[in-house]
Amino acid sequence: MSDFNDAVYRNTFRHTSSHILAHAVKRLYPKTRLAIGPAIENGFYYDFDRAEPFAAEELNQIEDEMKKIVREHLAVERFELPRQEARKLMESQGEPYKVELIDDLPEDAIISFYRQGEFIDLCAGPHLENTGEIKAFKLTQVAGAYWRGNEKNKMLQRIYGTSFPDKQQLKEYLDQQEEARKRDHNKLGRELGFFTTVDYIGQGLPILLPKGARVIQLLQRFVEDEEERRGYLLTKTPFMAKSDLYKISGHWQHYREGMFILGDPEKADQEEVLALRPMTCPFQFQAYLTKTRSYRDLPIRYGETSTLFRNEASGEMHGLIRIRQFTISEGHLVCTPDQLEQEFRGCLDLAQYMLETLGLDDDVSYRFSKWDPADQEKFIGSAEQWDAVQNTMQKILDHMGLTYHVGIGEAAFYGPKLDIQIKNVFGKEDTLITIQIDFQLAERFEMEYTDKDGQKRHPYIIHRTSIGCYERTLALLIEKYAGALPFWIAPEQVRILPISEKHLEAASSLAALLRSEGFRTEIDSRDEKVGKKIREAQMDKLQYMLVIGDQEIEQGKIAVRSRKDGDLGAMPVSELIARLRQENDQRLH
RNA sequence: GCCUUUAUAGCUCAGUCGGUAGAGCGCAUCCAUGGUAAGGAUGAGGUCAUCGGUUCGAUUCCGAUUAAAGGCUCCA
Repeated sequence: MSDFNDAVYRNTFRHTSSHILAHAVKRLYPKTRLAIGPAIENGFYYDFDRAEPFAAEELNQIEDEMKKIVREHLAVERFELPRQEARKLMESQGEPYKVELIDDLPEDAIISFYRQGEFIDLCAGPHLENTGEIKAFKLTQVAGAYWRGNEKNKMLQRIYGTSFPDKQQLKEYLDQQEEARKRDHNKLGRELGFFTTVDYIGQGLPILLPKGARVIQLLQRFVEDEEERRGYLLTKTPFMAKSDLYKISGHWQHYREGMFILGDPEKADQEEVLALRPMTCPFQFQAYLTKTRSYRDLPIRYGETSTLFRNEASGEMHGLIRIRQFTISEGHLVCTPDQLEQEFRGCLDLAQYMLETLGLDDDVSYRFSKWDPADQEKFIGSAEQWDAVQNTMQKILDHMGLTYHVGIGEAAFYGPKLDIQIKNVFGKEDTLITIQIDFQLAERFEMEYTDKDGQKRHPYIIHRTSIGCYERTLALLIEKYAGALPFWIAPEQVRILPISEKHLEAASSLAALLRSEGFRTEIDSRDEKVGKKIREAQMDKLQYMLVIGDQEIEQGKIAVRSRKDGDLGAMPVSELIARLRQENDQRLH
């Protein structure tokens, strides 16, 4: 039962670790109040309420105190109390958060405590039997966290840590985290010159540098071409609209905080109020509304490479993952109820094809995002409507045999979603791709088609993206490939390294030839030793390095070195081009 | 938006217990040299994020602002 690979044992281990943390904090700072302290995926945390922030040095002191508690080999004992006595115990210890937890427990709940030495904590358990079992641990960071995860509540201080049965495993974990940091797109993407930020431009507004912009252009061409093959019609719609549009769509009522508004909404009767678009839907719908539609016209698939603006709260921006202006492969499919399943499948097939092509297909999970009936603020439509469309979507997902988990309250305000989730290099999950079924906006915008029986009906609308937003996708690609992007999408595919300055001319004509063949080629023209040039090309994560000197010029060949296969020796230029061409065509990584 | 931390040269970072700054890498020039992980010399580059306060004097201390990192909340 003490197998650390076993999730139950591991969580018990980490949970006991968090009690040791709380115990140490109470010994050092008795006035600190305790909130909660669970095990999490890679460790544990404990939330504390204390007037002063925990400084870095204090973290070291707490760790030292924890070591003492471990060395004391304290037995961890469970006991239960009736509600009133439990309250009294926690009140006597000055723990108002624990009292609140007890009050919120269901009437028939067993109220249990765990005691180690002089420390007692309200806790459902389970726990290890002795503090001495926690052989290796480390406190990793301090962060703020709202009591009970609600932003209206007090901000507590959360101390994160991790623990292992031995020092070796702890070291391996910390080393692994260190490696992950090296892949972090927010670090590597800046180092490699994909993007940068400027403080006087503002948060969440990255500058895509030539390399980043090139990758996004390549992705965009790929997406637009593939969508054209699949029957999509391209639109180009405005970046902003009058508030009137958003009032029809519901964004004005349900998404206003997320929008950049131009003009003063208070004076809407006197002056124009515009807003930058947070989504493309209401714009693209106008294309549908240009004429009357027959059931014979459906399905209609609209696609657009669409730049969106969302006024994210200031603390939410992160690298290229969460930004205020981004460009997404957006699209809306208008269809009859009969066509819904097939069109939905088509969207998923396209998304999966994209993921496969980028090599991200193994890293994703699927989430069926439903509404939260309790949240009237966020969603439009009746319970009956939601139930009906969620059932429809569930049937489609089940027909497809897709494995998914359910996210309550994660739906868009107008309908349920299938979200394709991906984890970044640190294990944090974000939505990469989303496919949504909308049963409400067609009615709001009076979108109709004439059915076989001559009746006007509202169509279903699928809101979907095929590759997600390009900035986020770029970020995930950088992390997935540690900056060494697959050849077909690499911003610099080939670098030519002349042995000395007198070979620059030969290098230039080779570069011109390769560029005319469509390969993204650069020359390292510095007067440096070739060993150094190769080293730097490797640091820049290049796939192909070509060395050119007297030998090559004499033999009419070129020395080729690839990231994947190492030194390939000298080959004729025609052979090199054939090789590069072949690799370029292998989009499926 | 909230909590914590941070901001010195293009990059990574020192430093001044308050007297306006330095290293390595990079860059430029010169010398040397063509061959697979760092040849040598010289030089240019900084309103020490911005604004304000304290002070004879602030890059340093204090405050505000802006931006960055990690969380929380929220979301593609």
